[in-house]
Amino acid sequence: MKSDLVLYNTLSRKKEVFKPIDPEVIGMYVCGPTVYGDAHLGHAKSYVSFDLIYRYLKHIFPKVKYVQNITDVGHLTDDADEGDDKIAKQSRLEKVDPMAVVEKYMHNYFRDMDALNVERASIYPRPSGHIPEQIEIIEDLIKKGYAYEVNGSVYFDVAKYNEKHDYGKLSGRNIEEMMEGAANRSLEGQSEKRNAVDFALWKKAEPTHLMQWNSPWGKGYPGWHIECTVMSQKYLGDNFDIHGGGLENAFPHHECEIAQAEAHTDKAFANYWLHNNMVTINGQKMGKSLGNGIFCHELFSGDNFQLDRAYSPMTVRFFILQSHYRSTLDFSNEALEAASKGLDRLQKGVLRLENLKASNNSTIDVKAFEDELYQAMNDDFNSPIAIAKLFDGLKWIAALEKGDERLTEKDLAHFKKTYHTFYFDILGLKMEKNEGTKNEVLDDVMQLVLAFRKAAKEQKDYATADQIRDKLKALKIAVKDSKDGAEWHFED
RNA sequence: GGUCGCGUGGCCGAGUGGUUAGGCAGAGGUCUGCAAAACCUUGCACAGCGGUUCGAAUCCGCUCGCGACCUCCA
Repeated sequence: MKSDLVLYNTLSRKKEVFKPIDPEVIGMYVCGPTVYGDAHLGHAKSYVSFDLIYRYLKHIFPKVKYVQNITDVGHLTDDADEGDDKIAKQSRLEKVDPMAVVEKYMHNYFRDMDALNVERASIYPRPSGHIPEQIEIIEDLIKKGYAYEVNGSVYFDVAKYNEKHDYGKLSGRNIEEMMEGAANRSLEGQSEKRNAVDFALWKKAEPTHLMQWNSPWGKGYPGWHIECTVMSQKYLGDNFDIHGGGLENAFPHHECEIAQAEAHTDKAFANYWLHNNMVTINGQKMGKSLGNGIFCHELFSGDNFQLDRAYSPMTVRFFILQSHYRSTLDFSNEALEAASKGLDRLQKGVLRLENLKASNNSTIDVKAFEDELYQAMNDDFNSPIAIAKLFDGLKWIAALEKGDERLTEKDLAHFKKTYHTFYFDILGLKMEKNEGTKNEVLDDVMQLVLAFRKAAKEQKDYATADQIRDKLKALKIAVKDSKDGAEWHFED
């Protein structure tokens, strides 16, 4: 059951049965963030998605080595600020060293990911710490004739590579068409390159460039594809299981990674390529130029003009997991609100599980329930289906409480374990009761207040009882009556 | 312009050649002094137009709409 994992491989554009190189240790590399700004909703979707994948792989296989880079070497901005890289630009803006920019936003990234209950990867390598390794591979590529130096910069010779390999196999591109297209398009650009489709392995640095290193070709800095090739192979080997990243990076970034790696080793690079889709906001794409970006910390605080209120990290995580990682996810307050309420109900169900009593026979097929959950996850990590199954199970929890359904002690334990495994371990959800400021003294005081209210109710003094409840509500404390007496909790 | 993907009910979002996705909201009900919660029941769908088929929302074509990538470059 657990071994029939099927995943969608961008390389083949099909779902394939996952066959690990070594079932004892799975290797996975995922392109991480460039840390020049805070993590936004798009990062949240991406890294929650790969966290789900990581958690499920860890659940199935003995060990998973998960490597995620933290890009700290500047790369050019996408806003037509030619020649200025993102980190350097932010560095000038903040008037601090580039590495201070990196340090600050890297910590913010971890802070936000921790809040989302994203588990830490095994290794977070940084390109700036792997300059010698990058230079080494570039030298090897030059030696093998796949790269050439011009004027202090080094470029990858795509046409040469394509003679014996298939450039474009990941993104479904055809090199001839690309060369034609390039010829018809920009006449300007890098005249240093032999061919428009070639890409930089090493760039000569202007004296004003903030980040630069010595190399056999003079002062410069690495191209933006080589870091991932180098670091994935260094920590996972020449050939490894899974490489993940955002769909928008499939071309050219991932395509170039493959070219560099396979030219260097003449072996297959990653066996499976997984790409997650993006976030839209009210049906529109999220983008700096549109001014509709939302940072994670803004979601958690509600401090953004597009947000009606704050949404807890678990609400955001649950919202993301309710759609498939390969689908686009449309953000709206309505959708977040729905996720918040749904998660609340599911969470209460998981808590209610604890009070169920065993019977001497079972009327529910727990094994079938468990199998359905595994089937969902085995089908390319289909968390929306798994979540739907957990909601279906809620009906049983209610029926078990009423005695309309029964479970033996053994089956009940199995049922609980199944819920816990999927809810906590695989989906990575955690209880998020707003109890941060609850403490024993306050609880004692509340018991006192509730005792007075109970006395008022017994004397049918509902005006007083309701007043107590209303005043407490104003203090963000909700009181709920039930058969077993009154309960209280903080409101969001 | 080129390559690729998507378009599901009020909202979000799975899935499939013929059978209930699920959540939220809505409607009705149980419970309750009231409220809340919980539980039960329930309405609403597959962008448009053609084609293949006994049968398509699911396959094919076209149209419209949306998105990613196509330049040095996370």
